[in-house]
Amino acid sequence: MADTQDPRFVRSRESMLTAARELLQDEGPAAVTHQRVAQRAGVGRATVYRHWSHPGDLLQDAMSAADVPFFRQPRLPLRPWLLAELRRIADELALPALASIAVTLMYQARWQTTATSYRDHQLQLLDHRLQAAFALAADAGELDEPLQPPVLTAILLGPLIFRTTLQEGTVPDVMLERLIDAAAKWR
Amino acid sequence: MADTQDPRFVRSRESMLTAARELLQDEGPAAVTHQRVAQRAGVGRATVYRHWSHPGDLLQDAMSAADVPFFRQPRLPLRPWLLAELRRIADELALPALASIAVTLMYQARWQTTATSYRDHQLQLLDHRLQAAFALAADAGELDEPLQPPVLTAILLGPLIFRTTLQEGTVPDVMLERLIDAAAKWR
DNA sequence: GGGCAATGAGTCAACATGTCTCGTAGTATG
DNA sequence: CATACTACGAGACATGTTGACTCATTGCCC
Repeated sequence: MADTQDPRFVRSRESMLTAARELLQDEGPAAVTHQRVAQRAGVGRATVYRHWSHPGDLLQDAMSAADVPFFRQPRLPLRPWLLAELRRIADELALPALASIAVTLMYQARWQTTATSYRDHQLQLLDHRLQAAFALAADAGELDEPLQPPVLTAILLGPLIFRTTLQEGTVPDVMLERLIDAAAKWR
Repeated sequence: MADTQDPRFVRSRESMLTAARELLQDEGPAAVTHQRVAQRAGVGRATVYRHWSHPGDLLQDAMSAADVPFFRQPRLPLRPWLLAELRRIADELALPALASIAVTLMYQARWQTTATSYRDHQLQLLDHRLQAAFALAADAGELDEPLQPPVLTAILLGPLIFRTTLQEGTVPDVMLERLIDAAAKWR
C-alpha cells in the first residue's frame, strides 16, 4: 500500500469500499469481513488485507465516506427550515444507507469501545450545527430557552431513529411538529 | 430436550441463559454463540445445541426473560407519573442490561428479519400501556389531542435511547419535561 | 437399587481467518 | 519502446470455529 496515486490502487480501493457499503446495508456490519468484501468486489482476499489489515478499519472507512449533509446553512424563520430538515432526515432514514449507519454506530458505541473518533465527530457536527441554528433564531427573537446542544440533538433525532428502525414505520409531519415544540420555547 | 421438569434440564438451562445474558451485555449479540455460552456456563458444547439448535433462538430466550416493567398501572395526575416512569427508564438505560437489549433489538430489526415476534410483542406492549395511560388522563380532562400510540412511544423513548446509547450521556429532568410536553397538548 | 434421560467429552468434516509466497500484469519512468 | 517497479490474483498453510455426530457417565425418578 505504498503509492496512493496508482490507478490500480485507487480502483481496487473504490470497488472494495463499494462492496463493503453494500454488505453493510444488506447484511449488517458482521458481514463486512475480508472474505465477503473480496468476493463481492471481485478482488483477491490478500488485496483487502493489504489495504485494511483490520476489518474494523474497513468498516469505518466504508461508513465515513460522506459527511452527513444535515442541518447545514440554517435559515430564518427557523421553524419551517427545521421542519424541512427533519423531514429530509426522516425520509433518508427510511432508506438502508443511512439507517444501516445509524444502527451500526449504536452497536459500536455499545460494544466496540475502540473506533469512537468517527462517531464522536459526526455527533459533535450535528450538535454544533443545531446549536448554531438555534443561536441564530434566538438572536432574531424567535425563541427562548434552547436546550443544551446534545439534549437538543437527542430530542430531535432520537424519535426518528426509533420510529424508522425499531417500529419500522413512517414519520408523520405532526410528529416532527411536536418535536420542534419540545426543542425550544417558541414565541 | 424431553423432560422440561428434570432438575438437570432446568439447571443447565438457567446457567446457559445467565451466561448468554452476560455475554450479550459484555460483548454484544455476536458473542452469544454455542461455544462461548458453553464455556461461560460450564456446560458441554453439545448441551447448548440440545437446548437451542440455532444460536438465534438462544439469544431470543436470553432477552425475553423478563417483560419490560414500564408504564404499568398509570396514575393520575398523569404528568408526575409519566415523569417518574421516564426517569426510571432513563436510569435503567444507563445500565448494560436494558441498553444491550435495546441496541440488539434495533440490530435485529434491521438485519435479522426473522425473529420479529419478541420485538413486536414488547413494542406493542409499550404502545398499549401508553395509550391506556393517556386515555385515562384524557377522560379526566388532563389533556387534549394525544398522538397515535406508536408515535407517542417513539417521542418518549427515542430520545432516551439516543442519549444513553449513542451520546453515552445522562438524561436531565428538563429533557423529560420537554418530551412530556411534546407527547400531548396539556391543559 | 434399577431404568432412564440429560450430560460431558470427544471426534469429524467443512469452513473462515490471518499470514505467507510467487508469478502475473498494469504503471510510471527513461 | 524498454525497463524497473509495484499492486494484484491465486494459492498454500496453520489455526480456530462451527455444526453434527457418538458414547460412556452421572444424576434423577420410581
